[in-house]
Amino acid sequence: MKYNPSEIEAKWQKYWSENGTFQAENNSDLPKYYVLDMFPYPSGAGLHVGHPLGYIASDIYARFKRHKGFNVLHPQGYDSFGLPAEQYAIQTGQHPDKTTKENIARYRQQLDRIGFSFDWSREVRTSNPEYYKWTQWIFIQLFESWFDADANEARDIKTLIMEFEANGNQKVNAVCDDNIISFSAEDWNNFSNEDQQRILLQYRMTYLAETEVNWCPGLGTVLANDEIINGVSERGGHPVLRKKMTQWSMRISAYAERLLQGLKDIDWTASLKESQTNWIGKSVGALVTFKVKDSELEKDNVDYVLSGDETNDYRIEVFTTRPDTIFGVTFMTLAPEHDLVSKITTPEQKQAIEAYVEATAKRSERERMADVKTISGVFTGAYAEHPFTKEPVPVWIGDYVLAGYGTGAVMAVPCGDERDYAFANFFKGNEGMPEIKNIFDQDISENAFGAKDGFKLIDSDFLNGMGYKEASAKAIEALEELEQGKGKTNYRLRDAVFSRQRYWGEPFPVYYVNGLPQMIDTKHLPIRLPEVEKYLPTEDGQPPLGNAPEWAWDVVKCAVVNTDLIDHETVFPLELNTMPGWAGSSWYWLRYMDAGNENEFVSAEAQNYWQNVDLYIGGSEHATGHLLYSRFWNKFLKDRGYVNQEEPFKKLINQGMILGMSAFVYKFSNQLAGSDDFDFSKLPNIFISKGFYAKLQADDEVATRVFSEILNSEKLKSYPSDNDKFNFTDLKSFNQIHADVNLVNSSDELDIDAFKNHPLNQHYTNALFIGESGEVFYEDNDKFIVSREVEKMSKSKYNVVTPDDICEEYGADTLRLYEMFLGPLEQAKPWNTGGITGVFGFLRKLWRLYFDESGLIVTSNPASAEALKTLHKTIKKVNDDIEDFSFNTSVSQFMIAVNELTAMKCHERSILEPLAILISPYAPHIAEELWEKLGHQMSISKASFPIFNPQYLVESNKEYPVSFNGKMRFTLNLPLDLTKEQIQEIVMNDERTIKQLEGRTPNKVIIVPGKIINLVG
RNA sequence: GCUCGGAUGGUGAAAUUGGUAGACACGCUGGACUUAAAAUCCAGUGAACAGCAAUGUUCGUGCGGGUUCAAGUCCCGCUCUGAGUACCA
Repeated sequence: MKYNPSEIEAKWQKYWSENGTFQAENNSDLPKYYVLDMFPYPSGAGLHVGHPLGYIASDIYARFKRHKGFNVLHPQGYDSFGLPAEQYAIQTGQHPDKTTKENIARYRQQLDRIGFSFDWSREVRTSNPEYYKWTQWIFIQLFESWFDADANEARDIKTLIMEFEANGNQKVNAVCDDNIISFSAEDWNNFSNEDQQRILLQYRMTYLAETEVNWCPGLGTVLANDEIINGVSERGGHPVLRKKMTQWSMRISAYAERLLQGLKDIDWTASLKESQTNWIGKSVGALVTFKVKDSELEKDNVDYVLSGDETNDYRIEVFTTRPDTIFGVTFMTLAPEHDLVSKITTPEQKQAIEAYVEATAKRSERERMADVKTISGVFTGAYAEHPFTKEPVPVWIGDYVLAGYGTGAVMAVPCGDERDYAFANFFKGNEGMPEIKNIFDQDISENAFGAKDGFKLIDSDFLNGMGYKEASAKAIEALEELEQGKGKTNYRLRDAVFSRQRYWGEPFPVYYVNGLPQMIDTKHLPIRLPEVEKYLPTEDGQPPLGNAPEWAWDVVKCAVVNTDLIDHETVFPLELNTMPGWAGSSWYWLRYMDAGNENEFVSAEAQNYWQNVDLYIGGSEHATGHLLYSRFWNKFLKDRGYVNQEEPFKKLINQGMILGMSAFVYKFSNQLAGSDDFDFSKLPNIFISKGFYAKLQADDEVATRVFSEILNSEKLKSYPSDNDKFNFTDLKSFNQIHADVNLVNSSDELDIDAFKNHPLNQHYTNALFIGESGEVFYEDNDKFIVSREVEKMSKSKYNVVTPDDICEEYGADTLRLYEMFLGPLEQAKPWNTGGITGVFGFLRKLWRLYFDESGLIVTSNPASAEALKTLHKTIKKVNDDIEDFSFNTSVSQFMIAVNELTAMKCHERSILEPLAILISPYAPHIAEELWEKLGHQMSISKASFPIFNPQYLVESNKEYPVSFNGKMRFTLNLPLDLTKEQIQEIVMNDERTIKQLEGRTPNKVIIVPGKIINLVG
């Protein structure tokens, strides 16, 4: 019987599917284990071999845990809202839902073929109304909550309303908008309903506010910070501008500290934790208030109620991490967008300031980032007053100060900060730029002194002689006494914009009455995405949902109705934005626990049993997006009592990217090799191989000779013969162009005929090819070698290898083993199909332990000690490797075991049965087949993992390496129970030792029993 | 710039506690089978030098130092490289 992967794989995939083999139980006495993959966005390109890497690893782990007696939840689904389907809709008019469903069907087919043990009965799709119903529901819960900073948790908004009704907001310590007015209980009760709603909106966990957003004109939408890479959009690479818009935001900043602290309790990689720590960006320091001097400027604009400031003087609040340097303040800088800029600027400076503010606003994020080195700013003409010395401090604006961080204003201490130092030196001698104050006992003539230790403060009044820590505490204390400052911890983490001006996303369950958002009652969910004719923004710049005819809320009928019926009495406009891509993925692991539940997003029982994800495998690119938002929502849901775990993902592993091995040929560049005397465009396309290209670059003679041959050849007779004008020195102009990797064999040889006939290469039919030898035109006995380069796997680079091709040729088990065998899971590595024959050969060798040509050859004879040793060595190694996620080394161990057992001619059931179980997480199809043929009725996936018995590995002897001065010279087989003295005696009398020593006596003899012998001297 | 990884044969890699560097594969070379090729099987394969050979000697884990009987592994100082992040006060 021969190993026939295509037959047995199809058989077992069918069996698993029909028998629901991998369906997890929600009521089980077994311990639970939850293994999750980051669910894919179903793109039109389908899967390439890089995509299943993490799925294979998690599948091995899930199957291993089942063998170990766990009730394993290993689900899969689709993150099916997203931009590409919408872009395709814009281009072709095809509904994104249709595109998405087609792509999913393809994905499912590809995934099924690899033999994953997914519980498909729990599949989720974020774009399904049955799913996004609950995304909308969570949004409403966020709206109905506020963050109590004292309790450090989110609470029902009703508790806040009760507090307002009883005591106003004086005692409320909430994470909320800035500039909240202060009111009493009486004030609150006298406010109109609308005013009350407006105030509450400033407290809600999700709130509507005019914020400065990242506007991407190319995509026609706003983007979150994590969707922007190097100042351009992550998708499409379009420029991003700053713009003020009214948007929904998520108050993730409220959870900054808990998101930071929670990292301590989860088993994630250091680099991932590092990314999140940096993204959260905690800094401890102080808020310091500077009064603006002579502020007898216009004060008419001040809104009394809103400012809550009876004195009416302008104050600039700054955040600093170095309150100890307060006496070094030389000037102040405000962000150009700062509210006070227009108010404090003197008439003389007005024009310059306005010009600068306008110029900054026009610059895109990218431009601003591109010239970080350019220093710019303008003096406002105003002065603030130093809190202690009362001396005037000039106030500048400059775009190195970011409006979005801290208070958007800094106290500049050039002696201790590089940027302030550079700014001060740049504007040295200008009006409003005093001499740098140095308050360190250090030299600052060249650079600022930025360190927090190694100095003593001078010229700092009551702080003199102190260091950073002591002086900071003293300074804060003194500022508090003056009521001009306090200790403050700041976070870089900004609230996340939650609105997108897109069609293909979750609609908000929100309608507007007098411009104020109202939640639709949860019993009417889901609010389904309406049909539109065009997926583009409307002509007046509204999001695509502005095109929907049926998109108004009738509060009487409690139904979505036609927009023509909007009367602002019973029918109101619905929100036109949709939710961002991360909405649906921020809670999906909870839905898998109870995917079919129509009454709750997850039942308490299901959540209680499954708790949270034990093992999560996915890409590191989600470090500051999905993984942070998911933790945020999970914490929020916990605060509101819907889940009982603080963290969603206990252990997380990032699989490395599988890269493509692009193949290149060198194509003669007819355009580049321009010559007035010879028309190169008359030549056919000429391709040369890697080796010949190298020769050509090195030697002019070669070029001359070969190209004369070309020009004089029979094949070119039809070309005009102005050969004498040919300038051979131009012949080195070649472009590297991609060749399809599927046309290249494992020795990097290009299949010329296939290349000529490639559907994309039809214009190369008459091309000339020059192979390695370079002596002649391409002939059958010559080789055409391509050059290789590692690049990201992508269609446009013709380097995509699909799992389907591999399964077709070798089978899924080979694919699974080979992907694991490539190297450590977390490491990025190039794909090279060449090596796959090794694991394929291994599986056939494994098969031959069980079968010969005529059938099963397994015996019930007792196993030899040797075979038992091999088996138990393998049990131990594979068990430990899986637990350490070192899958590559256990594949090696399988090979070693099979090689050894083959050499022993071992066909004993007592060895081969456990061996089949060991290998079944990796190569489940062949394992099932072997198991069945061994006479078992039940799927091997339910079999217990073999138990390691160390007794079989006990050795009586050890092959000792004997070293002289640390260099191994020979080995010596000795019993392990010898004492050091006995070993020494044997070693010293060994003739090889005597020969090595040449009569010398060693100074020292190191003997580590069971390890090594080393003679020194 | 800062942060975190990485660097081992022709290639992917292994060496989990400091203890025989290169397991396991790919590739390559030679051989068997075959009319031939493919497939399969067997043997060899870090480099240099010496030897007909068995074998021996030296070098060898990015570079330079150090600790140790012993370093791919630990310490100090660099180089290159990948990823993330970027005026965060």
